Amino acid sequence: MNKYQIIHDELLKKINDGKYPEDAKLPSDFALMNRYHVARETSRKAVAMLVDEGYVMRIKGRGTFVINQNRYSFPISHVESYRELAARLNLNERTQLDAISDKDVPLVFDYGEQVPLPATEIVRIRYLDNEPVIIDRDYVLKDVVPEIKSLSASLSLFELFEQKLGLVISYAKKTITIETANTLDRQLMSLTEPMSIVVIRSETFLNDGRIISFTESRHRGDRFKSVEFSRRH
Amino acid sequence: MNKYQIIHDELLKKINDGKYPEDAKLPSDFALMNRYHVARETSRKAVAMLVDEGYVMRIKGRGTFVINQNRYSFPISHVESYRELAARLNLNERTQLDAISDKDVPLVFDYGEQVPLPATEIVRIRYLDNEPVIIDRDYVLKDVVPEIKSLSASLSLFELFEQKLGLVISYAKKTITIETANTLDRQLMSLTEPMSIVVIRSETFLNDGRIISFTESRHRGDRFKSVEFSRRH
DNA sequence: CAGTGGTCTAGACCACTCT
DNA sequence: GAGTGGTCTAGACCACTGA
Repeated sequence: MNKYQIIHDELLKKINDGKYPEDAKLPSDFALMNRYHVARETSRKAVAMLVDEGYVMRIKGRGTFVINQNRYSFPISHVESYRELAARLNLNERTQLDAISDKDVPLVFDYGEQVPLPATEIVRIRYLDNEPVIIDRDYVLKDVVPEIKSLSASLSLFELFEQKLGLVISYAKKTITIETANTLDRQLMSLTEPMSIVVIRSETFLNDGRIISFTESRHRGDRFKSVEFSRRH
Repeated sequence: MNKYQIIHDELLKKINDGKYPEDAKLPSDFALMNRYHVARETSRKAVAMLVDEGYVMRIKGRGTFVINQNRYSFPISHVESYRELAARLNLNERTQLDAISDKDVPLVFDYGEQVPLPATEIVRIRYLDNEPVIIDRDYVLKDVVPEIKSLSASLSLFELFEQKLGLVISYAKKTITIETANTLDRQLMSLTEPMSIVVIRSETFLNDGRIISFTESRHRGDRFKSVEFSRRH
């Protein structure tokens, strides 16, 4: 584990535990240097991560302060799996595996070449508080992962990629649009009335630049909420 | 201007101009050190910004590479004004100032205290290609900006804050939900049918920690698209 | 093996804030 | 003036990649 990562994690834990509550002042660069016996740039890197993540803000001449925290909703801007999300929010969550089959990546994903991309399609329905609210369709490219067993698909795909296969996920590109619920949506989510669906389509990339999967995540519009933290550029 | 900012801007310009096209390799840390006569950490900081912004990816032992770029849609995760967006996308854009008046911040914004917050309400309608697609309601706190003249409100609020008033915007917190178009939406956007509206509510903070404004931005659901770049944490 | 990015050090000078 | 964060330097060692 890197030094700056350790410092970051310890500070973040204290923020989440309320030891640094809202508006509290974090230790200064020099205080962190002494406490952890590191160079100043190392302690600054740890704090810079917290700034990036929206936990604290730094004010020149004054100090580093904890930002008012209520980021309890579905985050769009992070690559985060459903299981990680549910664990973080302490929600009663359940995932039902609907189907696994071989299927090319659909053309709604606007990947460059117009050649069919062989993939494994995994359809899952996500329940929060026993209500079906999300339909996930993952297309895992056969090029990268030739076969997926049914057992592991009921767990997290990210867990499979990272822990079992040793692949490292680097980033994703997501597109968010609004669509009207189609017949399949209504059926899978038990909808009786017309409903807007928030559609999040993403391509996930490995750290060597290869695409590993395309994902379509369809959220009930009336259950969807996202909270974002954004910095001024 | 900082050295790392200069290097960042020059690299970004070359990416946007196509001098570093997709998958192209950027100069290495050491090449940038020599070209700009800076220390390695300085050149690395410039590239780190490009990584943060999703323009490039770094692979250990290989190099730094330009990522496939098609981020041409409405960005949620940046604090970016409508004018900046339209300019970047080269869209035919027009803004119509609907009203300026004194009004407390509505309670839909979930700010802590339940005391009324006096503000200036600015209602603007945004046209893209001569079609009304966005309704913006800004509530600028009287505490920070006591008075807003009608003239400046037809321009960008951010321009007013930063250039005329010398205020520095630091970050924003945005909430995204889906609602059904209300009567006022239908009227202002000339909608005849029921329509989903993407509602983005944000609080904008200054670099001294004060809130300067609350904003509600209502987008036609069928014209809304957002492309996000997200890193794995 | 040389080249690359990742981490880390021990300094330095500056601008800003608060007392 | 003391304390803080912002920038910058000139090194160092490491892990990984590709020829």
